[in-house]
Amino acid sequence: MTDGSRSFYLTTAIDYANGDPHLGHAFEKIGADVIARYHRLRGDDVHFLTGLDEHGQKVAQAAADRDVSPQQFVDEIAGRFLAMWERCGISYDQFIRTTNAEHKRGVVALIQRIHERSPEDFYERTYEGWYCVGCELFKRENEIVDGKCVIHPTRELAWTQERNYFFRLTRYAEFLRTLITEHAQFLRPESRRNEMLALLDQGLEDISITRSRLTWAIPFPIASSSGETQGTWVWFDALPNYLTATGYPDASFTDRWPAQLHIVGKDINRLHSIVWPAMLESAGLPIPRAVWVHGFVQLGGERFSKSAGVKLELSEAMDRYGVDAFRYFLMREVPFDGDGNFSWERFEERYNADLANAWGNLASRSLAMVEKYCDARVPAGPRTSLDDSDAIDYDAYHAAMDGRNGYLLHEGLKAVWATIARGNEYVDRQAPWKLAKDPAQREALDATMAALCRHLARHCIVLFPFMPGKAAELWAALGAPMPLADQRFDQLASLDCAGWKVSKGAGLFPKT
RNA sequence: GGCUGGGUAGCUCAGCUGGUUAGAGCACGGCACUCAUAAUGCCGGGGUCGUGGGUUCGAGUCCCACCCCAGCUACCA
Repeated sequence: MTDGSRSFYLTTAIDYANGDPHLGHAFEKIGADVIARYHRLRGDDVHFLTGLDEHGQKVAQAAADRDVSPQQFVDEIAGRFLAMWERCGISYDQFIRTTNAEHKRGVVALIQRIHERSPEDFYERTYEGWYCVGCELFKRENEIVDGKCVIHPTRELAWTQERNYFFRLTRYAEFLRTLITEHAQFLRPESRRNEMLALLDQGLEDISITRSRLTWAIPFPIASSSGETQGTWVWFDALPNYLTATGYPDASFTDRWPAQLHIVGKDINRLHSIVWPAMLESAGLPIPRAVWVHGFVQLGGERFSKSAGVKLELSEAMDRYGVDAFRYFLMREVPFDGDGNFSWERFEERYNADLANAWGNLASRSLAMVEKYCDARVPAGPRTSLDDSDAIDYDAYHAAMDGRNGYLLHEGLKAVWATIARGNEYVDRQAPWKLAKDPAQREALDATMAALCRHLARHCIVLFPFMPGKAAELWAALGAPMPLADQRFDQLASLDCAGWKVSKGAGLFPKT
């Protein structure tokens, strides 16, 4: 709530286009969307990037299995991701696909820039090992049982040599240690930072960055000694999307770069806090300001797996109680700095207790009384104890949401629900239905109803990032004359609903 | 195997540098109220704080051992 038009460029991981969007993808995108919307309400100039990672052997294989071209295949997948994010209310500003021409151009430019600025960072080396034709991958020892690949036990492994380009990651060990230790906000939560420091203690290895058999990829732009053109391996193909999305190498890329925040899952922490900063440093480009590592949503206590049938149809899940309830549940139930679990039992508990009974009913009873006792017109009234106590909880809300202590979105919601509980207590203590019976109490009645309407109007604003649909619904029911999305947090304290014409309408969260 | 974090009410969790009768939300029981989506408010039952030792006037909170769970231990992304 400080500097007004600060630019805030945030990204999610780009999802791998070998299957449909699932709960894990949705969790991350919804979390990022909440942060993006939160920053818009602060008045920041937000640019929210998400997208799809469309290259690689698995995609090519999946396309071949369905007898379509890789491009056709990823086009279909991209359509399904876009439709899903539409459904989830993900307010991205840009959707990048690694098969876009602009992305490929940017990747080539980045590689060439490193080649020119840090020529010793790319070098060729021959790698040899057991190669599984089924997987089209070199297998590590722990993946080999009885001399066969565990995934393709009927095929023989071939001892194969391959000459690839490598990136001299080892050169950046001290740079990375300094980055991670001296900039406490760069990598969080702390547990994830410690893991990466442990990795650095253990010592880095250079990483291979090309593959000879990889055809569905960006051709690596530097010629190999054998004259063969190899495919660019995932690190240099996918990670640069955050940079290429800004238009890099066009000079205007600095308008947006460096990113303020990369939101990634714990499985790709290493790529974002070790490999990616080293690549940028090698290229002499600015490093992103922060990486936030979230955990996973489990389903009924297990990780989803197609084979075990542990999965959740996202659109069915949203059909059941609506998108906003779905977003609320995920953000409230799963701590954004750790793992959590999705179960319908918990969902129903929270839907009833938090949404229908606590918030929905508070709105319902308040609006009904404004209609009944105030002729549907919000009266004017002075600041009350309810306004005062809200202010304290909203300090906690911002502390959880604005990144100063990380992105503890679940705690942001917890703080808002503390105000909601207090709202219901306030109604019972004031008992407007009693005040309404005594004309001498008119002023007290008006003050109570005015306070409750301000209280609800504030909920619309602070909950808009989480439940944009329901927040707008209540905002409309309160009769607010201006658009909800134009509201700013710094106006919260002075928000006054006097004169608004309320219309109760249907309940926000009907009981089923 | 190594490293890190954790095991506290039926469920999900909070308990900072050790100190009065161990807390919250949900679920459960009783009472009140009637504005409201049979919603809300108030009160209450419920825990040998993973196990066994130890330090201390005093330990959920420190030390040791053990058991269990999760994460990390780099080229699928």
